[in-house]
This record gives sequence, C-alpha cells and structure tokens, in this order.
Amino acid sequence: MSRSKPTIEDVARAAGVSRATVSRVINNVPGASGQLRARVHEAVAELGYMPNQTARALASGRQRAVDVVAVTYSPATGWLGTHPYYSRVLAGIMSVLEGAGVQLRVHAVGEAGAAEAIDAIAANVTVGAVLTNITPVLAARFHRRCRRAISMVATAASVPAVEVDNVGGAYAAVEQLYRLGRRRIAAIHGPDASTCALDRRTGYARAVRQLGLADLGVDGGDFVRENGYVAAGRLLERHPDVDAMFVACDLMAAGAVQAITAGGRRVPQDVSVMGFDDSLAAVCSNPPLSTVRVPVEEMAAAATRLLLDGEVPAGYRQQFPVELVLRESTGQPAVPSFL
Amino acid sequence: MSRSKPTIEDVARAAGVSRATVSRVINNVPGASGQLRARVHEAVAELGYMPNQTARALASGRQRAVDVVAVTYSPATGWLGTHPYYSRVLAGIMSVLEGAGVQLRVHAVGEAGAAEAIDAIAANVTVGAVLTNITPVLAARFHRRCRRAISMVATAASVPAVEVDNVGGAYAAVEQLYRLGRRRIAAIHGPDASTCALDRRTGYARAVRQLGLADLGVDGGDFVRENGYVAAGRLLERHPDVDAMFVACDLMAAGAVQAITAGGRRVPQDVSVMGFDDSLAAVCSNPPLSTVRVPVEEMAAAATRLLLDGEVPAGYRQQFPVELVLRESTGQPAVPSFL
DNA sequence: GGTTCTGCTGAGAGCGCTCTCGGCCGTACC
DNA sequence: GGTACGGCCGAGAGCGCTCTCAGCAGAACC
Repeated sequence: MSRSKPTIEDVARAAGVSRATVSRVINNVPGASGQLRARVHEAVAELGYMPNQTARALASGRQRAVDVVAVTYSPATGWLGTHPYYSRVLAGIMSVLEGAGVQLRVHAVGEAGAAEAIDAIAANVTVGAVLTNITPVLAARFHRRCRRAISMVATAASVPAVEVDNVGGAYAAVEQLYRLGRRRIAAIHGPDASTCALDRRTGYARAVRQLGLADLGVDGGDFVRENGYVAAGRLLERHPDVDAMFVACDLMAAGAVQAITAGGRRVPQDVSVMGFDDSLAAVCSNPPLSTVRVPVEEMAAAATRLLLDGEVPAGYRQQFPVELVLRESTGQPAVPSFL
Repeated sequence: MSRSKPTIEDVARAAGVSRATVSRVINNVPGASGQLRARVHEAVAELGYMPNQTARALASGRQRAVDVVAVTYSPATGWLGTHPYYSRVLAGIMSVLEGAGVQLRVHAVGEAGAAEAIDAIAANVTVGAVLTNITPVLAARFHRRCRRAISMVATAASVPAVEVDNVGGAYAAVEQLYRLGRRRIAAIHGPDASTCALDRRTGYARAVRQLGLADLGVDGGDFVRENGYVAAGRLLERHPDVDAMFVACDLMAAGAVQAITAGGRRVPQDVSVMGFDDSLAAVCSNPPLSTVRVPVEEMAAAATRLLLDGEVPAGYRQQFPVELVLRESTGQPAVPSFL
C-alpha cells in the first residue's frame, strides 16, 4: 500500500467503514449518512485515492468509452496525419464526450488482418463505435458482432450511418459554377473505392448532362493534394479551354489551384475552382476555396450522441445538409468570407 | 451464455479443459500440449470467443494503452479540428502502436477543472501518457502523480520531453531569407503562452540583431490562420517596404500569404514568406510554403516508444533536429519540392 | 410491549481474466 | 525398484471494484 496506489480497501480501513460504503460515497449514490460520507471524503483526500477505472468497468459491466475505428488502405503513415477529415471526426466526437465522463479510443486498422482487428474491437465495445472510412463488408461484419456502431458514411444497408447528400452537393456546386458563367466545367474525381467519391461523381455527371455541358471529368485517385495537382495539370493540357474545376475534395482542390496558378492561369479569373468538404485545406488555399460544406464535426457529434443514448436501430440513417460556401476561388465575394 | 458473449469459462467447458489452459493457449504461453491447444482453438473458433480486455487488464495489472492528454485553452471547438499539429501527434503515436496491441486514448482537458482531470488521468495511466500543449504547472502535477509521462514540448524541468530547437530553427529561417537577398524581414509571432512561440521569437530577434537588420516583429496571437492574415495586413500597412515575413507557424503563414496577395503583392517576388512546422497548411498554401520542418510525427513516435520501453527518467530530454524545407514561397526552387 | 417499517451498514458474491502452486504422470538415472 | 526430475494440467486465489442482500438499529404505530 505504501508503494502502490491506494485501493478502495485502504480508504475503507482508513475511514473505518466497509468497501460498500466507500463505493456509495464516491459514486454519490444514496444510502450513506452524512457523517460517514464526511469520514470517507476525508480518507479519500488524505490518501489521494483515485478509483481504478478498469476494475470499475469490470465490476459494473459498463466501461465508458467510444471507439473510433479507421481502416487505413494506404501504405502506413496514412489517414490521420494527412487528411483533415479524421481530425474533424475526432473533434466532433470529443465535443460531445467532454464532461460526459466517457473516454475516446482510437483504433487504426490496417488492411491486412482487418477482419480480425474488427472482431477484437467489436468484442470490446462499451458505449459504441464510430466507423470511419470502412468498407461495406467490414462495416457489416462489425455490426454483426456488435450493434452499438454507427458509420460516418452510408455503407452496408444494415449499418446505421450519418450521411450527407453528396450527389446533391456536387450538383449544386456545378450549378453554381454555371451560374457564374462557366461553361467548360471539368471535374477531378476521387477514388472509386469511396462511396462519397462515387456520389460526387454522379452529381457532377448529372449536372453537366442537365445543363447541356461536356463531361470533362478525370480520375484523380486518392484524396490527397498531390493527386489534385497532377490531375489539374493533365486536365489543362488536354482541355486548355477549361474555365472551371469541380474537385472531389478540398485537399485535391488545393493542389489543383497550385497547378493552375503554376501554369500561369489565374484563379478564379481564368479557372474557377470548387472544392468539397470545407476542411482546413479550403481556407489555407490561396485564394481560399469555394466548397461544399460537409458538417463533419456535427455529424460525428450526432453519431456519438446516438451511441450515448443507447443502441442505434439497424439501418438507421440521419441525413445532414450540405451547403455551398462561396469564397474567392470561384469569384470575389463582396467581403472575404473567412473574416 | 446464449445471449451474452462467451467467456473463458465457456471455452474451457466446451474444450473440456480448465480456464488456466485456455488462458495459456490464447496467450500463447508454453505449458499446454499440442493436442489441448488444438481443442481449445477449436472451441474458441466455434464460440466466436474474444477475450475481454477489461478483465484481462485488471487481472494482469497492465492494460495496454497510451493516453494522449491535450489541454484546450481556447473556447471549445478547439485543438483537434483546427490545428494540424494534433493530428500529426496522433499519427506519430499511432504508427508505433499499430500492431503493438496497445490502445490509444485521447483526453481533452478543458482549462476549468484541468487539475482534477489531470489527476484522474494520471491515476489510470497504464503504458504512459503523451502530454500535449500543457502548462509547466499541470505537467509537473501530472508527473508527480505518474512518472510514465512525456511531454511534446519542454515544460517543467522534471517532466521528460521531446523537443526541437525552435530558437535555432527560427534563426536559420531568417538567415535563409537574408541569403535570398531580403533585408526588411518582418516576423509574426505566436502566443506568449507557448514556449515554442517564445523560442521562435527569440531566434528571430537574435538573427536580425546578428545580421544588422531592423526588428520588424509583431504579435500575431494564437496559432490560427485568421491571425496570420490580420497581422500580415497590419504589417504591410505599417512597413510597406517589408520584403519577407517569418511567421511563427504554417497556419498563420498561410493566412499571411493570402493577405499579401490579396493586397496586390506577389509571393515570393515582392514578399517572401517562411512558415514553421511543415504541416498540411504549408503544402496547401499557394504558393507552397517554405518552412522550418518540425518532425512532429517522429517526435510523437519516439515519445511513444520511450513509454513502451518503460519509465522515462525524470528530466529526460530528447532533442530533434529542425530542417529548412524550401518551397516556392521564398523563391522558385528548381523543381517543385512537393512532387 | 409487540409489530412493522424504514434507513444505514457491512458481508460477500461476483465481473472475466491471469498466474501461482501443487499434483500427477512419464522418463531417466542410480 | 526407488528416487529425481521435468512437463502438463487444474484448482483456486486474487486484480479492485460494484451491487445485492441480510442484519440491525431506531422510529412509528397499534
């Protein structure tokens, strides 16, 4: 006891009461007189006692932790360091967890051995899990093992999800470029593996068809800036008359802006650029990016709240609105929108 | 048993062995014959058994989790969502934890009640804690409660830390601008509460003095882009002949670039800009930022490895090198450095 | 005074696992 | 044959806590 941390037993002995009473006091449940309460509090303070959360979790059967599961497909360094999306997810979850006495656990799952890792995580879920960047197959597997889960994008039909109208957002983005007088509106698409990317591609295709424009879409590949840079360069080479680009995510759009200006064209005068997400990359770009705002933080917060409220019904869906955010990359607004 | 998850007891019964044997098999420790091993594995597979990590942690006395503690001083939304630094810390930790069977727990601690929160976290540390953005007082408190801790910046003398030569980095940055022919080198400083910011300020001051230049430093405030934008605007107004800016962090530098170009000047021709950190903001800016690279991921990874190796000696320091990364914001390199 | 009721309190049985310890058996050696 | 030894295996004691349940006062009522 002198060396290791004091346990509830030590407190009980010091206060001259039973473990049960100490437990009642520190958990603030009724059934202990004011007198004993004071004695216990005194002993707690004196010993510097802090309850062992692990033991508490085991005994009560409920640990309070939300798990974030991110599947990483790229090499290794991946996900968190490189894409602002994940930070936003964590920030959204955190905002709900603060003060709720619930921990946040982060799991990165490599592609190899993903199934086993998923199983292990699912088996140890407590409050619930927020699934990020997960394939439908893995999502379904997780949900089969553990119902307390919700995905940040629509995946397998059974898996609860918060989602956003990617098709409509992309459509609105193209429409906005059209409204600004652009007629050669190209697109840089994201990876086919991402349903978000596919939906945004669909929205673009639908819009250009509806507006009677040429489909100038190219594959950009993964959601990283470099790909946006390369794709934009290729695009300008192939179609020098392009006057606008709709890019599948802000990070790629930031790369596209760099490529466009590096090639001697001006943004937005010669080529307007529209991103998607409204992430840090959008406001760090120069000029700042007009973009389709995806309320990632709000979505993650909502998902977390659902988990805290209990099991989420299978197949549950909550749709969030997207919103056009106009900054300078599509034409000078009256006042810079970011001040 | 039919409803709830199978326990080790169920597996033991199914395999016709004792709990101890099952434990030996699933933990892959010697002392079980190949025959029983097979039986147990079979039973595990059949029941879909997954060990309860909480019980395992309690029994063995060692849970395997690294805690990241971030103190948030700003309003609420704060830290993770807005500054790339934290993502990099998490990414660095993750890279070490992957496959080590160690969890990552994230704790955001508000300014109010920080002391209590710190105590609670310290009492439940297992592998150790990585302290981020913490004040010396809180860091010392944490370290007093729990030795298995390491800070991402040098704080109280007793608290182990990984650190970087901010003074030298700032000095080198200014020197580089000088070497490029700049003579009116301004600075946008970070918040006084940050020791990093103070050190970078010192490095700047020392450099301009040494080089015989005017000290054109202004306070930018917190490490956010908006502050960089505003400060750069103010700077250009006050000193229209400024031909370079050394900015305390990339995020602010990205804002500064926006303000400079919005004011009709060109980067780097009219004003060179040098950031600090080499974060996502540096490569998303346009033109991409020359910056002082702080190897945050490597530092976080090293800190994590130290914790995994055991208790870190009080007062431990590990210095990491900074490195000038030259991109276009200080003059066109031969080839774009980011391709 | 006897009964019932209520409110505190502590004993003790777990939660699901790890890990020590001792028993048992088979082999080796004298 | 007797002893020593080493490899397997299971019994059982925890890990630090929660929570039920029974006991025991003291108050209230007839």
